[in-house]
Amino acid sequence: MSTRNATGARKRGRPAEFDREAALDAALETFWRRGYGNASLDELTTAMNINRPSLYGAFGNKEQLYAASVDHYVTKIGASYLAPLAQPRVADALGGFFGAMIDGVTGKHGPRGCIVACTLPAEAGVSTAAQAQLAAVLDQIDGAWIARLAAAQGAGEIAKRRDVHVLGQLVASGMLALSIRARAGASKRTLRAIADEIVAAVLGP
Amino acid sequence: MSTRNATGARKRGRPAEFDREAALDAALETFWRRGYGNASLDELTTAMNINRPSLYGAFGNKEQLYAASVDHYVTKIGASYLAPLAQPRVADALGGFFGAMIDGVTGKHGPRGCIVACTLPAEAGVSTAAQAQLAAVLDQIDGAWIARLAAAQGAGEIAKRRDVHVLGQLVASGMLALSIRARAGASKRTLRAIADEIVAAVLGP
DNA sequence: CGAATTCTGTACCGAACGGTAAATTACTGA
DNA sequence: TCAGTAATTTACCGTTCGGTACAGAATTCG
Repeated sequence: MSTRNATGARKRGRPAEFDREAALDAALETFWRRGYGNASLDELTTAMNINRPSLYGAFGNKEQLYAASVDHYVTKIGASYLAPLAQPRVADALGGFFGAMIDGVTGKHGPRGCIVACTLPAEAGVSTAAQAQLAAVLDQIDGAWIARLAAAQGAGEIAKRRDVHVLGQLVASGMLALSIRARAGASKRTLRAIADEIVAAVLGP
Repeated sequence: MSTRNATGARKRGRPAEFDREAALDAALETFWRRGYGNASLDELTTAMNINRPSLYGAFGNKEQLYAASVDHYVTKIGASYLAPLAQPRVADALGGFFGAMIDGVTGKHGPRGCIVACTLPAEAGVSTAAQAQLAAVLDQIDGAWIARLAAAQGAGEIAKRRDVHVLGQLVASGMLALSIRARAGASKRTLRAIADEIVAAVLGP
């Protein structure tokens, strides 16, 4: 077993027996499905296959673990939804985004909905940190789409008179709503139809 | 103090000292702000100004009280958002709906959102009853808008080729997304801009 | 090697949780 | 007036909660 840290320097003391990324995956899965309050430390430690003191040593406490899980979701799963933004044509970017996102929130991999839209808002009413995290995530997705739509507007794919700032927020808003609908049990077909209307609204005159 | 029940028959035994509607208002407010898991029975009984056994006698248990609170929200506050649907012109109906809804989800004292969009999805991942309730509420709002938009289509306000079923779901989806954004702290102005795009998408060609 | 360091496993802590038993009080009906 | 009924009050129950103390095990450094 390698005992080197990120910088290549040897670490002293007993090496950790768990993989931090795998543990975070399991924590994410648990919080995602059950939310913050309904996920107990017993559930979490069992899912993560970790001991309680190891969890606290590695992640701080339950609240910090939840925040880390949300962040993990954003950088891992959320980022994969944004990959289609690299498509040259904005219509393909929009279609690819919603397609990936709809597969993700209705998918076999993980619970339905998304941890941000379905569990974070509840905590945002209690914790200012959670509220800030929710705002930051929305800002990030808004920003990614605003930049992409601005480029599309520059390329003549979107009319000049349209406000790409609002349109970017509209796209991200679609994601939030579809995520909640998926949590309620909506079919891919239903979600796809709504997404198509949003895409048409963004591209349309 | 009157001691008659809904049918006018006299009730036997000691009359309740609390107003069921007022107690439900307080429970709603508590669950709304803090979500299900973060609202303890102590908080609830204090807010409702009620004793614990009275709560259980009147509402069953915490889970049922939460469900009743959500239902109370839908029939009281949600219904008020839908009042503008009676407007003769569908553009006014849409504008009035989003206007009322945006006012409702952006409280003066900190962000609010709506209890359905912000707290129910988290429980929907744990309880099938909560999931069913979430689906039922969405269905109800979808249905109201589908009917209203179908009438507008009949009146020539919306092009015949458009699918009012999907458009109704689009409007309700807008509500969900704006509610979450409000919870994150978005301004009325931001929400209004997004709502305007949705209205334009529904009315547009 | 021994000392220092860090993770693991167990066992436990006080607090808070949801929920209830039992006695009391206020009302209706005869 | 008194039995019957239902809500209130208080006090409590067992469980589960998030979090930690402590001892032992695995590693690096000198």
